[in-house]
Amino acid sequence: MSKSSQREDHLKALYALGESQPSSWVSTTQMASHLGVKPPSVSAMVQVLAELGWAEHRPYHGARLTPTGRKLALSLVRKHRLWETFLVARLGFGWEEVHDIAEQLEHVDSVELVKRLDAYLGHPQSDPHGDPIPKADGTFHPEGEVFVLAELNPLVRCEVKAVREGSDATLSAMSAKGIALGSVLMPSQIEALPAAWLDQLMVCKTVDDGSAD
Amino acid sequence: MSKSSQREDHLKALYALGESQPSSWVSTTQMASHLGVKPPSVSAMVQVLAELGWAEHRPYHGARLTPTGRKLALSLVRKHRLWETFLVARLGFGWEEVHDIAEQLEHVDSVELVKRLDAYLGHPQSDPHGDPIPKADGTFHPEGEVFVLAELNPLVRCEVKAVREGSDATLSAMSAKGIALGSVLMPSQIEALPAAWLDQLMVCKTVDDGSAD
DNA sequence: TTGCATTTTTAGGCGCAGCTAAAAATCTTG
DNA sequence: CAAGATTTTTAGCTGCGCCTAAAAATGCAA
Repeated sequence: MSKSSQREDHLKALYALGESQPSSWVSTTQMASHLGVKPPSVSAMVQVLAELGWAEHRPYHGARLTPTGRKLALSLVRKHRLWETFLVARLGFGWEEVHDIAEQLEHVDSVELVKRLDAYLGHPQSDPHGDPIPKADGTFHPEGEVFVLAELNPLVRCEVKAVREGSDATLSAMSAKGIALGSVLMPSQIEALPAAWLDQLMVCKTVDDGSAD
Repeated sequence: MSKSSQREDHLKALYALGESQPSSWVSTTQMASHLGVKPPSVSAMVQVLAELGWAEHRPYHGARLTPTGRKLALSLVRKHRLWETFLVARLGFGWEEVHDIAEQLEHVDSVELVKRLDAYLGHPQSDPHGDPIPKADGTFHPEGEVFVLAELNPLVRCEVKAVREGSDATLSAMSAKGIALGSVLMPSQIEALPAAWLDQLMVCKTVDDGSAD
C-alpha cells in the first residue's frame, strides 16, 4: 500500500483541490501552496504519483486523480476525520486543536485499526467540523448532509453534528444550555437560541432517532 | 523536541539495551541488530544523538544515554505503552497485535494528546503486557508491581492490570463477570474464579484505593 | 609483545524529497 | 501573429538515513 507519508500528502492535496473546483485539472502551483512546498517539488512528486497509477499528469496543464488514486485519497480523508472525531468526542479536544494531530495520526498504517476505531466511535457519518466521513468503500453516507443551522429552512428536528469557529466561551455557553455533539434540537428549542449560534451550529435533519452510540 | 522518528528509534534502542544489561555502555552492533540496520548506520546516528546531548559516545567502546536522553526515551516508552493500553482496553485488540501499531502511534508529536490519552485511560500504571508505564516526569509508580494472579500468595485485594493470552471468548466471559482492566478483586471473588484465569490475569496489590482520576 | 582476528568507524554511494536557478512551454496582449 | 509575461518543468544541489567496502582501533593469543 502506502510507502511514504509525503506521497499521501500530495494525494490528499490533489483530492482536496480537485473536488473543490469543478474542472478536474489541478495545477502544480496550487498544490504547492496548499502543501507549503515549492512548485518543482510538486512537479516531481506528481510524476511519481503518475508512475504509481494514482494520478494522471498532463505536462504544463495539471494533474488529476485516477479512480485508484481517488480511492486511496478517500481512505486518507476517512482516517483523518475518524481521528478528528476521536480526539474531540473521546479525548475532549476543541475543534481547532485537532487538525494537526489528526494529520499525523492519519498516516498510521493499519486497516484493522481504522475498522476498530470506526466501530468504537459508533460509525460516525461526519467529523466535528461537519465534514462527511467517507465509508470504507470510498462512498459517502447518503443521508448525512450537514447544514449550517441558520439555513435550516423549515425548522425541523435535527441533530448537532459540529460547531464552527467556536471560542471556548461560546462552547461553554452552549454546553451550559445542554448543546453538544449529538444533541437533538427541536424546532421550539432552535427558536430560542442566540442568533449568533445559528451560524455556528452544524446540524443534520433527523427524521427518526435511535442512532445512539 | 523530537525531529525525526529514526532518532527516536535509536534512542529507544539505547534505552532498552542499556536498562537490560547492568554495565552501561551499549555497543553499536547490539543496537544495529536490535533496530534491524547495519552498524555503520548506528555509528552515524549515535554521533547525532551525542551532538544533541541525548547520548554520550566513547568511540570504539559504545554509547550511553545522558539524563536528558533517558528522559526522552522514557517519554517514548510512556507513549508506546499508553497507546498499547488504548488499543487493547478500548479498541479490543489482542495483546500480540498491538506492538507494531503502537510503534507508529508513539511517534505522533503532541504533549497534549498524551496527557489526555493518559487521563482517558484512567492513568494506567502498566500496559496490557504487564510492563510499567513511566509517569510524565519519567519516574515509575512505586507500587505498580504486577503479578500473575495465580502467584498472589496471601489472597489480598488487588486490581486487574492486564490479561495475558486471552482469546476473544475468554475476554467476553471475563467481562461478563465484571472483570476488566482496572477492576478491583477481593479475596472472596478470586476464590470463585475459574482456575484457568488465574494464570491469565495480571494484577497488582492495592493497599488502599482512591487513586481514581 | 607482536601479530592476527574482530569490532567499529570512516569513506564514498544511493534514494528520497525538498530547494534554487535556468530552460521550456503556455498564455496574453499589442 | 509575434513578443513579452507567466507558469511549469528540468537541471543540478542539499540533507537525511541507509548501504557496502575500506581503514582504524581494540583485544586476544602465541
